[in-house]
Amino acid sequence: MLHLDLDAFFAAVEQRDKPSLRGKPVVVGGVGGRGVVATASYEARQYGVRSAMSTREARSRCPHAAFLSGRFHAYRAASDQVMRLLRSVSPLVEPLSLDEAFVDLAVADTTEHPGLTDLSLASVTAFAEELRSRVTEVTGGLTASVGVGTSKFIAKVASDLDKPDGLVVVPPGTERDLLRPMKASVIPGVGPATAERLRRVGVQTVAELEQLSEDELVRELGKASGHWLYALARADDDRPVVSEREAKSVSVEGTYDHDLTDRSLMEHLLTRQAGDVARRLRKSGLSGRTITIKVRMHDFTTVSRSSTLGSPTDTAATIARLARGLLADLDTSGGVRLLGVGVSGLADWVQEDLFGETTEDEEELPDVELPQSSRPTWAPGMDVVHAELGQGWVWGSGRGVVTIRFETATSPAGPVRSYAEDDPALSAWTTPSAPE
DNA sequence: TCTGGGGTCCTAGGACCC
DNA sequence: TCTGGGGTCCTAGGACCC
Repeated sequence: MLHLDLDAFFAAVEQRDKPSLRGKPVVVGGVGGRGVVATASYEARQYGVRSAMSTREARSRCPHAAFLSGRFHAYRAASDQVMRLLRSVSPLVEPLSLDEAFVDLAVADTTEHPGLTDLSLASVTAFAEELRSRVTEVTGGLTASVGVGTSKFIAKVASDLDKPDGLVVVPPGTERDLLRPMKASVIPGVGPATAERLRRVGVQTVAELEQLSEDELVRELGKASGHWLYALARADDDRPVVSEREAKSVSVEGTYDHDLTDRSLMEHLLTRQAGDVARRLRKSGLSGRTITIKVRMHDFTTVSRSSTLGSPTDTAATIARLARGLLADLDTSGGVRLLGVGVSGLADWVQEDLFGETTEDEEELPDVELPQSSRPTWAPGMDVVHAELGQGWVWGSGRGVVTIRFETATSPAGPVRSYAEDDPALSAWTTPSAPE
């Protein structure tokens, strides 16, 4: 089994496409007030910038880095090149994300790759080095780290051992010796919560994990995790490479720079998200029966509400109507930082229109009436607005929301209001004053 | 003025059916 | 007036992964 991982993928694509960024710290991720880092280049990692860190913290650790919001079409294109290369090696390729995949070398195409007729250490090592240079060729300069072993688990652990731009082949029979000194969290599925539970029963390494019986692990962690950890601690992993996976859910969510309090704005945003979900469902020829909304409150507590239809839908108006209905049952008076809509229970077919109704039109989504009070004046692309209360700055824009702080001479930190980007109130503008 | 987005899988309780 | 067990579906929340 081979595992390939592209190094600092998003940041590396940016450095490839923009020579001025080469050798410099690059951070790709959310650039808004509540953004997090998706990928940091190795130059940025020297300053302690890490994936999943808030962009705010990344900026304070490495203020001179280039902060980029990401160009997903470029990442997709580079990923496709790599996946195509991998599929030319073996029919069994399982992408885990844009930048990672497993390849089953046991069923490799040996007419095209005669080096793989035997899977000796020497021939696998030679092949993997060749593959790594081919990846760099086809992507125009990206590097990959590769691991090879007798299972998915070992291949993945191996690819991590010599990053970036490295190769590790684990000889058969040495797997358990390799794992024993490692932290239990090398096992996929052992995150912070499970690691803490293990620590409380005196387990920090795989060697210590091996000492627990299967019954103890099941008692401590539940059925699925218990059996899974017992096996993986012994490098017992026979998961096959699955090249085609069916989607189980489609969802859209957004975190807003400023907490939302206006219910009709929330309904408007859910309606818009429902439209995005419906579009993606249709594009994939899918429909689903269960509509779920996700709401993260100001204090980060997260709730979900769902509702299941008798037959699947891919219609924006239906998804939107259910989503708004689910929101109606929630108390959002403390403010909402995230809203999301998802559809699950997917079928690869769409309900015929049994009742002879015409299919609802995407263009005719029933929008929600927005509040009339405190309408500001604003022009697309402008930073400064006049508002009825005085002057204000557009200080947050994205995901369909414009957030404005209204300032007056007597209250320099005036009230904040959020509007849907397409609220007609925002386009009926008057003359803006000159920006500061 | 900490804490993304798009997913998957698991658990647990309750409804309901046989 | 008391009381099975198994199976499936639905809902909500949480852990985890990249």
